[in-house]
Amino acid sequence: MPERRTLHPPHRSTARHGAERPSGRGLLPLNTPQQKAVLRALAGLDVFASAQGIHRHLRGQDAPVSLSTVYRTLATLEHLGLVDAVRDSRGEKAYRRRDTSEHQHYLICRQCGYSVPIPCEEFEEWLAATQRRYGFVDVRHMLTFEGLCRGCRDRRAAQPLAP
Amino acid sequence: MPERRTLHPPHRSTARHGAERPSGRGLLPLNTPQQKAVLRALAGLDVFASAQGIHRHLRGQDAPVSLSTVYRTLATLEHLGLVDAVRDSRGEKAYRRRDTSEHQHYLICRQCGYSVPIPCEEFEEWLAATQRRYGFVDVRHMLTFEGLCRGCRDRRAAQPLAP
DNA sequence: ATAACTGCAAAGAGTTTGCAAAGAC
DNA sequence: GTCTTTGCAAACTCTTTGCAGTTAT
Repeated sequence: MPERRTLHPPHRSTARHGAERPSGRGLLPLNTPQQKAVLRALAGLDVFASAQGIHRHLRGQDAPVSLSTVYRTLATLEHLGLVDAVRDSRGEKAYRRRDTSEHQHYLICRQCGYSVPIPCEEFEEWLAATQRRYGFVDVRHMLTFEGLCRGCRDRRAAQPLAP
Repeated sequence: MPERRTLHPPHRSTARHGAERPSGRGLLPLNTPQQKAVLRALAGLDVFASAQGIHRHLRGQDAPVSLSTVYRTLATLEHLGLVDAVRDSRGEKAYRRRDTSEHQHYLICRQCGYSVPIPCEEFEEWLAATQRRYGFVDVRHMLTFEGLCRGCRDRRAAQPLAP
């Protein structure tokens, strides 16, 4: 009954983050035109964007990049810890550039995608205490918030009955 | 750039299910052999199981149930609030029976699926304060923890280098 | 009979992969 | 010339849907 669903391929991918990073060059440069296009799409964007979305976006621009390249680049970025990834409610993975080298959480606007990183010390403390209390170890967590940012809330208030 | 990824199809499909729940009877009985099989698979199980997993499980038992029926039943259960659903890191949806009528969070073992509901008042308070602070409204959150339960931790300690 | 439910097979959506062609050093 | 990256198409996985046959009332 314990219902073993296929184990994630041993997470080596995400796990190795910092790890052996600093070695002169690994998979790094990340400087092909396509990779740069993806980086550019993400840069300075306070928005979680999906691979498909970035692909569509770039297609509309000067620089179309193949979908697989977008996926591959995002995977690399995630492994390097340069972006944060979440799963939205539809199961699509969405990415956003990461500024700090620390673990981060965000408040995300479900209307426009705007996101703001939030300080979580308090939360992390609570979490540490909790996992200790239940005898769990090596706990990874995911925390996502979806709401309406001030802008979208006001906009919505403006046009009352619009769908 | 705001990158609008497809809004969830207004859930009408799924929506047709419960909607006006409390009315004497809606779609409820939930008493066909197949539905009962799914309920039975979930009952008393402190484990998050996926649709595919439940389907596999039932196939191994007396009562094979078609995959679509499992999906449909789980969707109904979710709408009725009788199960909680999470997305695992692979993007698969996993379900677990819900005991309370309240919003719940769980500590989930990534090895065996065992889960324990955790009291979150403290967390919810922090959350309320935070969303207020950033001017967000109507915030829904998702919080998942994946770790190793005591049992799996011990088991792992026992066979040191096993993959 | 009528309304609801099941199973199957086909269709969707997101993501991954094999491979040959193109590009970088 | 060798190693890496790209793009395309095919393959996969999870999930949803159309439809005809079945079941229960």
